[in-house]
Amino acid sequence: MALMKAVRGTRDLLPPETELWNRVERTACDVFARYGFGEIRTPIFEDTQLFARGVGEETDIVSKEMYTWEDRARAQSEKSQSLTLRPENTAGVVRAYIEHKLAETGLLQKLYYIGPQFRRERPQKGRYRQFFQIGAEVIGPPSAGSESPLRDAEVLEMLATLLDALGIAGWTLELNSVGSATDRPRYVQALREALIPVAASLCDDCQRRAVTNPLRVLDCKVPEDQPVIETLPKIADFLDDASRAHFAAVRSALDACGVPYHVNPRLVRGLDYYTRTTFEFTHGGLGAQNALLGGGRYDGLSEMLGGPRAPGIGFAIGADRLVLTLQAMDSAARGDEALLDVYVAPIGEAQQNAALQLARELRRQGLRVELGDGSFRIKKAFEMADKRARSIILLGEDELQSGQLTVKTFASGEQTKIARDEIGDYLCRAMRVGEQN
RNA sequence: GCGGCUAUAGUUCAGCGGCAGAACGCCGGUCUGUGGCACCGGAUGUCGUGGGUUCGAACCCCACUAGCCGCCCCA
Repeated sequence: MALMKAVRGTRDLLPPETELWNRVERTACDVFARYGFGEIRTPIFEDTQLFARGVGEETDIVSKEMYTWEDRARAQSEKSQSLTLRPENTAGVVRAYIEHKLAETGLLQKLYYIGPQFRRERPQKGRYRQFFQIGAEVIGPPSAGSESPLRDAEVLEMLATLLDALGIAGWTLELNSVGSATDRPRYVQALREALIPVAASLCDDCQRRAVTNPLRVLDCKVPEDQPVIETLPKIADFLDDASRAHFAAVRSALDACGVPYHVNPRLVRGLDYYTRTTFEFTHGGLGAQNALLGGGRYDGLSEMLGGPRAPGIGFAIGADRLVLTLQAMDSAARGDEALLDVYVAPIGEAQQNAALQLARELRRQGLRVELGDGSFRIKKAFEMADKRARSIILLGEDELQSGQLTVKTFASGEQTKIARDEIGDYLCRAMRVGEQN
């Protein structure tokens, strides 16, 4: 049988990389908790219709990037059902909001999630077929303040706080408003018309986009095209009064709390449900996948899914990209953290049980302990210990008889004998001092 | 889904038609209760997979698979 491998676009995450993942997730949970968010866990697959209606039938995600299968009927009374691995989590959260009648609480719901999502795209760096998102949604009845621009600003401020807490330096917040559900189609139509007379002067890609997806012309990076693009209609001119006021209020709130942002009139998100505020936090060094996270407001999504009016705003962080960015920045910084506190080395198999017992006591004191093997020769025990831990306890025949254990700290090379009963306290102290250096 | 580049030891890579290599890592020894440093020795492997050309293929050709870069799209 051929060697089994993780399927295309999926991968294993192993130590020590998983340590970084844990740090990212822990930091996110801590920050979210300070803003009153609670965790939600929705199923990894849903009825296909949820995504078709929520994300948009015509989007690339739904039309060609979903893992969809027919879950066949197993009994006469059962109907087969089209199921899909979730390509994003907002639709699932809103479905749960409706299903559990959370609107009836009258409260603003602040929910965050962490988990895998699935899209059948061509894999690249920072783009996988199973990828991980950390996201959050603020959603509720208008009477709870869910429509307020203050919610938008608070979410953006929280994200700035999170990226800073993780030590991501040099992020940029790109901000725009795509207007109401009726503003955007009007704009797309105007854009399409404005492109007709000028398309011929644009690059090949843009000539194609002008027809298939005029909004993407705005993303064009070809320098020669920029003067023409500048002359195209701006979405800002198509916002109704309410959307215009909302956007102004978001900006003013961000100004007031000192979160820097860049208004990018070309930032137009691809999912159908977005209204008004849209945003993206970007970072260089990710190549073509420069977006660390993206999100926006979705005032009509609940109703699109058959629920009550429940405006909301949310975001999804590409955890894979966040980790890549941290790895690129951190590469030299880590190393010692992976080391355990102490390696307990029984010398001779007769000492093994005593060693396990000692390791158990030390671990109960909170020390990180690796246990050797009595069959190892002394030299080998030291070599193993030096690779895995910051110190070694030698547990040989002499030590067992005298009750005085040999302890050596690698960083200093210092070696002493310590009474067995005091060894835990001694190590706790020694490791704390070591950490400060 | 489309285009380009790539695939050789555990890892990073050299070799580009004539014996499968280096560095690091790994194992052993110098050193029988002492790691790191040094020195000595050892094992690495379907050269991504399958086919073709050739006296002879890691090397040239084709297909497939996977990774990377870009397009589409998106976190």
